[in-house]
Amino acid sequence: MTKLIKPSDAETTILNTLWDQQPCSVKAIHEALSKIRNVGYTTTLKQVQRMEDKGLVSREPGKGKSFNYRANVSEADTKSHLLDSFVATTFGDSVSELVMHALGNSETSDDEIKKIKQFIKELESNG
Amino acid sequence: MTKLIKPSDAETTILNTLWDQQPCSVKAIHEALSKIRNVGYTTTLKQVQRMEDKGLVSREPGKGKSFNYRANVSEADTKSHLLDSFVATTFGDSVSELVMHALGNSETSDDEIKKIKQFIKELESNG
DNA sequence: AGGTTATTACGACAATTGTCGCATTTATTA
DNA sequence: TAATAAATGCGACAATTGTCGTAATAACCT
Repeated sequence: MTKLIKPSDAETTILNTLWDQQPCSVKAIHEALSKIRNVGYTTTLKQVQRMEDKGLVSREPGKGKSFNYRANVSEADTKSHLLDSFVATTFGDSVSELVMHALGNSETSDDEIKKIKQFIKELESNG
Repeated sequence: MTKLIKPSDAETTILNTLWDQQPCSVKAIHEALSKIRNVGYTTTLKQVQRMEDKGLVSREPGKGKSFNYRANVSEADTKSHLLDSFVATTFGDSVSELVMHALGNSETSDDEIKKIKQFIKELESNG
């Protein structure tokens, strides 16, 4: 098993963009990012390039001299890993503490609660 | 409202120790930490000192030339803040996605599931 | 072909983070 | 009180992260 890498915040944001619409150009990534954080194009480019160095993403020649990128790590695995690590350091490994904080936090919509209940029900029946 | 600080991983671990048994000496903090991570005493000391610089903790003279530390930030606030930030970058602000990942992840014990269900029930009746 | 534009390449920088080693200072105690 | 032990103070260092500026290059248009 290849050692898991824990992406930084900026990297995670970029990965999310990729999982959502890969393969895509840096331009596209940057446009998606710009809606969230205010950052220069070269900043995004640099992040993406460093991610390639680390093996988090890979690229293929695109239109013109540009490249298209795609994530090299799976969304589920990565999020699980990030979550595990977060729960460990912040909630002393207690998932229930995490969940309760999450639900207790801001106003979670009825809809979300419903989804969660449904999920728990399935979880139970499938053992 | 004072600007919220987002503690780093090591800092969060230390804060957890403090919330659990403050006020306490660096020695005590380090002992608690040693059970989790393998780190030298001066490393812990330095972290704690930097945390004091940032205002995350404060100290009072203890026994001998030692000091006792206590957290300057509340457990609930800090965890909420960390959680918000984590959900934002990792799960695109979707609490339900977070929760479902958390529950789906590793084997969450029946006991934890029970706690969570109970919590949701309360949340609904009081909502 | 020449000039303009789009993109990538390269390198730099400051702040943060995790880690220590070593010096200093303050107890303890033989 | 002199040696030993315990704790802190100080400073250093490498890696990571977030952030760009500027240079180089390739594409395109007139």
